[in-house]
Amino acid sequence: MPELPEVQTVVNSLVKPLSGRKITSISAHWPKVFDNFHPDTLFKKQSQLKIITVFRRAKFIIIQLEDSILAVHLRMTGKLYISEESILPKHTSALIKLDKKMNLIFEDVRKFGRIYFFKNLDIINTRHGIEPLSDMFQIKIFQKILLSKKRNIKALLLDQSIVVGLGNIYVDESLWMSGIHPNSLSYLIPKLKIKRLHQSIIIILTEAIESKGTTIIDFSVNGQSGKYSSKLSVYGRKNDQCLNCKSRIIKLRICGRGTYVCNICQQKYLKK
DNA sequence: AGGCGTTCCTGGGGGC
DNA sequence: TGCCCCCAGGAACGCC
Repeated sequence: MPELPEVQTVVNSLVKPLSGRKITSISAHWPKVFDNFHPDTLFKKQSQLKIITVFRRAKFIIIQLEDSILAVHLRMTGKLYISEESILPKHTSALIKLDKKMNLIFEDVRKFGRIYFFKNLDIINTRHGIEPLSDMFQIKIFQKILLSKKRNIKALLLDQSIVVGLGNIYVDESLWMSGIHPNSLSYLIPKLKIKRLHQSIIIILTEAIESKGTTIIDFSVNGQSGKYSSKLSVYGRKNDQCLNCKSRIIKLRICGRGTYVCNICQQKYLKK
């Protein structure tokens, strides 16, 4: 499932080939793929749309046009890539045609992915929190947030309005690395552990981007699988030995998600 | 405020 | 082999 490192990997693969290109048409192959607009409306005043650049905000791939943006969210199984093939894949959700006969294909088996059209980032920014790999992600701010909320720590980390980019895999990895049980309450976690969690999030996301993401389930760029899956410490390792203490990794259900935990290494902070 | 269930989807795996 | 059922989950939404 694409999280921050996977989305960043897609962006990195698209920024050079797409910058300066022109979109000549946009069509839906799955009717619901365009969430808040109809593509025909974009071509009423102009026959083509110039792409300025591509970047990431939260888990969105932002295609910057001259005075607007296309925001692509991959959700669970979305893939966005350039193709010169004339035959479209079975699960194509949208086809974005470019000049020089190139296609930008949005392929999505489970059809959760969406494309949005906005004038700017305002709407996305109001609903989304801090970028964990930016200067805004400061230990003091993170501590203040965790201590001010009486929330399950896994739920809090998955909440995109607080810190963006983390999903089920990297939340489990970050909590394991910092020795915090995912069923802990945020305001009861000691400051030292919050500091470790802050560091773990940065380290894990950075290393995952360097490995071009995790290939659990469906993620790949240009058919190339991410390499982070071999570096996962707890996620998907039910009954395997904990890399730290050799006890068995267990699988729980927390926040409605499959959650992997080492009960020995990860301390639970709950009110007795 | 925050937890929880529901919805959207399809492919894959387990059970028989 | 084949069929049925359940599970995977990001995010929005409604309810308590």
